[in-house]
Amino acid sequence: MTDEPPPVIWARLSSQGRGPARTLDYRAITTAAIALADEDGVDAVSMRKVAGRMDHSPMSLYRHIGSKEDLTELMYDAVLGELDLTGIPSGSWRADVARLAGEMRRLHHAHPWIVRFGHRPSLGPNARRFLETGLACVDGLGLDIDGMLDLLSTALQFTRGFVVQELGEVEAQRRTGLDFAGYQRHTGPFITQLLQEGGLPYLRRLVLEAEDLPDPDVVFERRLGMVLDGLAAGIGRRG
Amino acid sequence: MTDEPPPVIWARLSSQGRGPARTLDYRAITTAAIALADEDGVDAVSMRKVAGRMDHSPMSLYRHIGSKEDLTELMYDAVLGELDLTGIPSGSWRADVARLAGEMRRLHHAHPWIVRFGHRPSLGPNARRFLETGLACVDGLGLDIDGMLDLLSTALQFTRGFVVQELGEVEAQRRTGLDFAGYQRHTGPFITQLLQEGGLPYLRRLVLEAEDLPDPDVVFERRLGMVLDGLAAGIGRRG
DNA sequence: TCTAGTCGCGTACGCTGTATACGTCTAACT
DNA sequence: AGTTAGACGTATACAGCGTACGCGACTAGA
Repeated sequence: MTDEPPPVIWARLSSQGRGPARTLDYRAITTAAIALADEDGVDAVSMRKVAGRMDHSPMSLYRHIGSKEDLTELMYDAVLGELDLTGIPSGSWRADVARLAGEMRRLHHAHPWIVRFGHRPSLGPNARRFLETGLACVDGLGLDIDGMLDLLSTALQFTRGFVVQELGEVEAQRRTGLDFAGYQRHTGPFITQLLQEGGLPYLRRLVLEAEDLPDPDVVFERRLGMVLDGLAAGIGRRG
Repeated sequence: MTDEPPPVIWARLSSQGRGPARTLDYRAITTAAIALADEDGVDAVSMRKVAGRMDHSPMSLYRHIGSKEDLTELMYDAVLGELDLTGIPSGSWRADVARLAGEMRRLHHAHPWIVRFGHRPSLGPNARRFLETGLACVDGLGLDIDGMLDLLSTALQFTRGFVVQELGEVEAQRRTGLDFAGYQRHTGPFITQLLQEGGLPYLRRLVLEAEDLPDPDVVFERRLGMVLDGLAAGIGRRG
């Protein structure tokens, strides 16, 4: 009888046994928590508030999920289910990987809070589906499984980094309750002061020469395109 | 007299005026908080524990920093100061960007908690230094400032995404208190069960065919190399 | 019919960030 | 030189958090 840690959450989701009929289950809890996070931000997700939204007591949730950390994993996998993977693999690995990356980015915009939760490796049903579809897109190119993983992961890791930065700015605005103009008014004086002090030639060039309001979609597609170029070259060399 | 939000934290760091001599300052607080995060994990960083480590009362910290959120920003910028940027720019943009990416990755391994804090855009002194050095590395290639930013950001965004995933696994092990073998014993039965159920051909191939314990340094360098290939092609086209 | 085990919940504990009010100290002003 | 405005560190307090524990109500399997 070793003191094992509890098994992976996905193996622990119980089904109805004896006892009173359930008025609650982990799916409903997850849905409520996601709605709360979407509406009021991730910091508003507390066991008490989630329970309150379902007209239940806080402790009732613990009959269905082991901990708040489990709940975040359920939330993450649940939103992965919103990925639209229809029509892929299509036969063109490059188009498919771009689709996957775009879908991932879209998902982060729909649920900005996942950048705070998605650090953990996940084995949920939707993560599994995503992995299967993703690897199917890069199959048949003459690569072994490690090469396929390189292709897919590199594109998605770039996407993740891009989105983290993108949402960092969005969230900073949301938290301070400012729109973009207000945010600029907020940081502007400080940047002006920095530039007057000198010694920051590239910050100066950024302020003076950089495109004013670059379309983030365009920037993403452009950079993703460069990443995919590099991956394509890698296939030629290894495949 | 509009009700402005407080200015950027970096413009708010006070200097000694009248009143008793200080026994505390934001630098010392930041150092203590970083030590705490390094030793006991990011969740152990509380105002009370940071204060306790310095033999002060919790509220004394608020004379020097505005909020805990400010403290995290100070912590993030402080560790950016540990980046070793000597010898760059060296003249080879590709070597330099690879160095920057490697340094960033090294920093995340030294302070894994920064993946939880580094979402915000930062204007601290070390972030400024990093930006200046980074853009200097991609100057002189015939690119405008937006092209330079594409080059640098794409590589660093990939790095960030890579490291987030890498550390997600490390942290998952740390939290559960398991080493890699224990972690495999933890998830193994569930994965076995999934494979027996069938329908996950690529997960099966990953388990059966993928390299067992790939050296993460090698994987990182390989993928970063592909990204840099793509960026190089982009220079040829635009520069 | 009995009972083991699940259901939802009330209470309680230790922790968190931080608002507020306090006496103390000192640089700057009269 | 005397006064004072304001920064210093701190004690107290409050609302909110995750969740351990124990309760009566309920019901599927023995």
